[in-house]
Amino acid sequence: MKNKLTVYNSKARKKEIFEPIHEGRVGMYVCGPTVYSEVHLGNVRTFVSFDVIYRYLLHLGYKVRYVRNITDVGHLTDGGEDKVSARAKLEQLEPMELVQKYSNMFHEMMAIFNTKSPSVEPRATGHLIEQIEMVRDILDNGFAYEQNGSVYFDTLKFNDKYKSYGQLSGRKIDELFSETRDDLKNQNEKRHPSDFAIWMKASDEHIMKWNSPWSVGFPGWHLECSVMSTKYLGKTFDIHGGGNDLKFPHHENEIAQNIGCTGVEPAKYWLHSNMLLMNGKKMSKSDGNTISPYELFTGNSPHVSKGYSPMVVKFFMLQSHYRSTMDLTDQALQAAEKGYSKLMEAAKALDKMEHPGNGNETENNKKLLTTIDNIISDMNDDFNTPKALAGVFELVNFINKLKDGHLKYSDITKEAFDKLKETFNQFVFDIFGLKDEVGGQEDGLFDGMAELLITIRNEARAKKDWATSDLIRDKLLEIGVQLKDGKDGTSWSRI
RNA sequence: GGUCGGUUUGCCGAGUGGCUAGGCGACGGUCUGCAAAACCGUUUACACCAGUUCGAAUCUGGUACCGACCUCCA
Repeated sequence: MKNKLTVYNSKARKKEIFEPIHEGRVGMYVCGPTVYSEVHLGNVRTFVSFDVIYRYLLHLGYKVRYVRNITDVGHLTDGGEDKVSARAKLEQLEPMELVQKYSNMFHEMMAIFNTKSPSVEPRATGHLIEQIEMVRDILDNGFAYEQNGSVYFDTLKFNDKYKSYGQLSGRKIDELFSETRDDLKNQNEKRHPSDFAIWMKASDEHIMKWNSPWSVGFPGWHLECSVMSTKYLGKTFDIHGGGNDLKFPHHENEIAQNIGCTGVEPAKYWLHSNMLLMNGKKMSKSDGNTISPYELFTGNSPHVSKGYSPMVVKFFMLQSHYRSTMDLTDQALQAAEKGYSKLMEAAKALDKMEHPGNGNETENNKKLLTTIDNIISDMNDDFNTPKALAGVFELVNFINKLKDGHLKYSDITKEAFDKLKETFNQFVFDIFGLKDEVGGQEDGLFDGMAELLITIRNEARAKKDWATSDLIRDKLLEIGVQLKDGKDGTSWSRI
C-alpha cells in the first residue's frame, strides 16, 4: 500500500515521504555537465535517471521546474588551468566557441536518449554578477575571507556556527585533509586546508576572467550551482540531484555556501545517482576506462562486439536502480536488446488490440489489476524502475497471451483491459521515455512492399513452394526484417 | 589511512525476517511445411564464519574480497 511517493534522501540517509514545500509544485536542481569535451556514457546515465524522475513527477501531476546548469567556467585542471580554456587552446577555438560546440553535442545526445529538456538551463558565465553578489554576501556574513585578491570560504567558522560542514558526505572537519596536497594551487593562502575558493584571482595568462571587487578573476567551481539554484528555485527548494561523485566536495560546499549566504538549507531532498561501471571500475574519461555513446552506437570499441541503439542502452540503464552501480558488459547489452525488442513488439500488438466488451471478473482479471497497482507502488518507492519494469513485463505476458488466444478477452473486463493499455503506454513511453526507434521510420512505400512480399510468400506457401517461401523469409531477415507466422497470418518487424 | 557503499542463480539485475522479481541464456513442450516469433513448463541463488529467531539471503557482530569519495569527474 505504498501510495505515497518516497525518495531516498542522501542527507538523511533514509527514505522519506516526498512532500513538496509548496503543494502541487516541485523545484528540482540537477548538476549538469561541464562542457569541455564530449559527454560520456556515465553522464548520460545520471541525466537519464533524473529524466525519469522528472517525468514521473510530471506524471503524478506536479508542476515541476527542473533546472539543470551548464558549467562553462570554474572547473580547473590539476595545473590550475580552466578546463574550458585549456581545451579551447587545444582545439584552437575561443572558449565560448568550445562551450557552444560541446553544449550542442550534449543537447543532441540528450535528444537521442529521448530525455526532456529542463525548464531552465542556466550557464555559469551568464551569472557572474549574481556569483559576485553571493561572494559579497558570504563575506558580509563573516563566513569568508579575502587573501591576495582571492576569497576563501571559512569552513571552521561556518562549522562553529552551524555544526554541519561534512554532514552530507559523512566527513568530519578535523579529519579532513590531514595530509594536505601541497601541489594544490594557493594552498598556503588558506587558513584551514578544508577552506575552498569562492573567488580566485586570475594569473596574467588566465583567459577566462572578470572584474570583481577583489581582483580580476573567476568564480570558484562550487559557486555557480548555489547561485543558479537560488536564483531560479529560491533559497530553499525540493530536490537537488547529481552523481554521487559530486557529494564531496561539490555538494558539501554548495550547502555551506547557501547557508553561509541565506542562512537556510538549500534543498529538502538530496538525490544521488550511482556510477556506471565498465569492467568493474568507474567509467571515467581521465583514466581511459570509457566508451563514448557514439562508440557504443556504432560498436566501434574494443569493449563491445557490436553496436547498440540508444533506446537499447536506455532500457539497459532502466534495468538497474539509479542508486546502484551498474556494470556495462557486452553480454548484458545483448540481453537488453532482446528485452527491449520484446517490449516494443508488445507495444505494437497492444496498439492494435481492442476489447470487445463484456468481460468477466476472473482470477486473471484480479491478477492483472494487482500487477498494475504494483507497478505504481514500485515507482513510488524511490523510483524503482527495475521493479516497475519487471511489472511491465508481466503486462507484456498478458498482452501476448491475449494476442495468442491463450487468454480470452472474456476473462478480463473491458475496464481492466483499458487500464492495462493506459498503464503500459504511460510507463513505457511517458515515464521511462522509451520510444520505438524503428517504428517511426516506416513509410507507406516500405510498408506496402513488405506486405506485397508477404502476399507472394503466402501464395508460394499455399503451393508448397518452400524454396521461394524460404528465400523471401531468409533474404528479408538478412536485411533486418523478420517475418512472424502467427495464427492470424504473417506479420513483420524490423530487427 | 578516513568516510560511504557493495558481494544475489550461467549472465545482467530487483527485493525481502516465512510467500515465483524481471530480462537474457539453456533445456523440454505447444504451434509450424521447416524455422523464427509467441505461449506453457523446467532451470530457485543470495561471499564466508558466528549470533539473535520457531524461521535469516534479509537483523547483529566478525572475516575476506570489490568499488566510490577524500579539491578533475555524472
